[in-house]
Amino acid sequence: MNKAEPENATELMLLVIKQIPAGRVATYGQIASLSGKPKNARQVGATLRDLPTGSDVPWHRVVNARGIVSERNHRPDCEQRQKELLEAEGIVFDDNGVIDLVRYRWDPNVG
DNA sequence: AAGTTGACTATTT
DNA sequence: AAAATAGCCAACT
Repeated sequence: MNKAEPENATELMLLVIKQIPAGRVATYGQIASLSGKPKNARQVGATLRDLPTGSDVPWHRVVNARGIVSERNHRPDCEQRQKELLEAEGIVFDDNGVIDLVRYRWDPNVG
């Protein structure tokens, strides 16, 4: 029997992230909540951190609750990379590098 | 087994 | 407004 639905929250997180449409962003807490673990926002980041290069997961569409690209202590170059990918999808950053979540946050109920 | 870490978030200074 | 504190919890040492 193959599993139609993942039991692990980690895999579920990845599936949720894959649902984010281009031109939209979601927060870590949002992904965690949609994965049934509203307190595991940090785990979302940990999962993305271990994501292999070339993954089909749109990791760049995940930002923190303030609408900015989270600083990562290890791959600082990825931060810039993330902004480029988002801008390529039409996401606009203001002068402070902040995304307007009211405008760009993904609403799973709408699509 | 017990302590540390961190791509988080909300609250308080 | 910006920085520090507190709460959280899976993964790692």
